[in-house]
Amino acid sequence: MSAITSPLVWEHVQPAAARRLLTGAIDAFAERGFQATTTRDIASRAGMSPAALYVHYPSKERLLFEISLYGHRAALEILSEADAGDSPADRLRGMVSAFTAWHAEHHTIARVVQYELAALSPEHLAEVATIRRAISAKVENVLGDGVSDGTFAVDDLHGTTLAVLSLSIDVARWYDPVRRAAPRELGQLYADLALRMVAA
Amino acid sequence: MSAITSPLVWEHVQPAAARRLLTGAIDAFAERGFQATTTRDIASRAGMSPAALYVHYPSKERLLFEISLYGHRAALEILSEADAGDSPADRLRGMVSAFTAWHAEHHTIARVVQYELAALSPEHLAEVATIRRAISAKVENVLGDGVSDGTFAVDDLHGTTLAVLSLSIDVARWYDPVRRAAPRELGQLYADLALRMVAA
DNA sequence: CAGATCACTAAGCGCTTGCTTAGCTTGGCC
DNA sequence: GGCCAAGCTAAGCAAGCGCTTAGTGATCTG
Repeated sequence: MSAITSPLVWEHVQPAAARRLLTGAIDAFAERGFQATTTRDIASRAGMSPAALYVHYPSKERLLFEISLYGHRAALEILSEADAGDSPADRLRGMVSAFTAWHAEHHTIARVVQYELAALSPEHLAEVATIRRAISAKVENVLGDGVSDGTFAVDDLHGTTLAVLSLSIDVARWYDPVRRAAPRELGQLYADLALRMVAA
Repeated sequence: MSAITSPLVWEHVQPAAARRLLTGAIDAFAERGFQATTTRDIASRAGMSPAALYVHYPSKERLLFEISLYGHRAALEILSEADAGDSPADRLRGMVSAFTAWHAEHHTIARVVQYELAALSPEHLAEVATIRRAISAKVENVLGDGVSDGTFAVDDLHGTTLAVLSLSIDVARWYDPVRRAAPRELGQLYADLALRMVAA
């Protein structure tokens, strides 16, 4: 049922047992949600007894936070790397394409990032919220630049920013790797749609 | 914290106690999610003891199903009523506008409809899924009609349908009645964006 | 090679969960 | 006035929850 999260991306998490717990938790949280996932389920996915989880993480919520924080940082990084090009149009195309493809490719992590915020503690939520604001700001800046140089025509800058983000984010909700197109092609389609949304 | 769901829309649910349980459950599910909501919480929102819930509903899941089914039917109805006008452009504008405004106005029910599908039993999920397919089909038909008469230029019909739906659906995730614009204005903005996405 | 440390398990604690049971009150009806 | 169904509550049950404790074996360190 679940596409097991590739452990390759998580090599910085040491020791290996902690990494197995983390990737197991990602799959479980994405599949059933944080609240419906038991520590026994996470531990058994990592091939351990329930108590072993607490050797590496102080609580189930902390495991969620670690995943959410890493996921948010990865998403922001993807967006920043894609923010390259001479024109606002090129930059927007690159950003929407990369951000959408990331939500498809890593739809398990993305689901945790986008839909499990309410399960975070207030302090952890605040930390993650600053990254979310940076993500929105990145998109809003490109749109603003495009409006300034006349290539984009946008009435409601903040509202349109939200709409562009929605396009990519909602991919995490419905994406099914078995049935749907390749992440890259989806990214290109969505980049095209986003450009048409704002083009002058 | 929660905007209490208007009981006016639910007058067909009898007796009043059953209605109070239903609207209480909507607010609770929207706020914390189905799994994190306890039957004690729902009952206390309705001003009753936990056991009273089972006089009116056989299980917590059944309460969710009733909400989800009614919500899906309402969403489809909104979309069908808005599917009026001479041109595909007018029809799409009306549908996206109404569908978006509904997700903002009724963002509590919409959250349950869009994000709690996994908590439904297989049989109940199947029943709700047929309505979801009808909703997608409605949008895909308008886009198809627009392509046929040359007013729309759409490469990937199915992918673009998903994107148009994502725009409206994702509103339920972020919409905050205190901070954001009126549902109607949001609907008009999004209808405009959707049209630009597909216009020839 | 003793002692400490790390990674782990078996067992289980206190608590909460969805739901049940037994019994009470109320209002309508013959 | 006796009866009954509808709608409710107090109490509680079995199961499962997050997390802790006590102890074990392997590995590293002086």
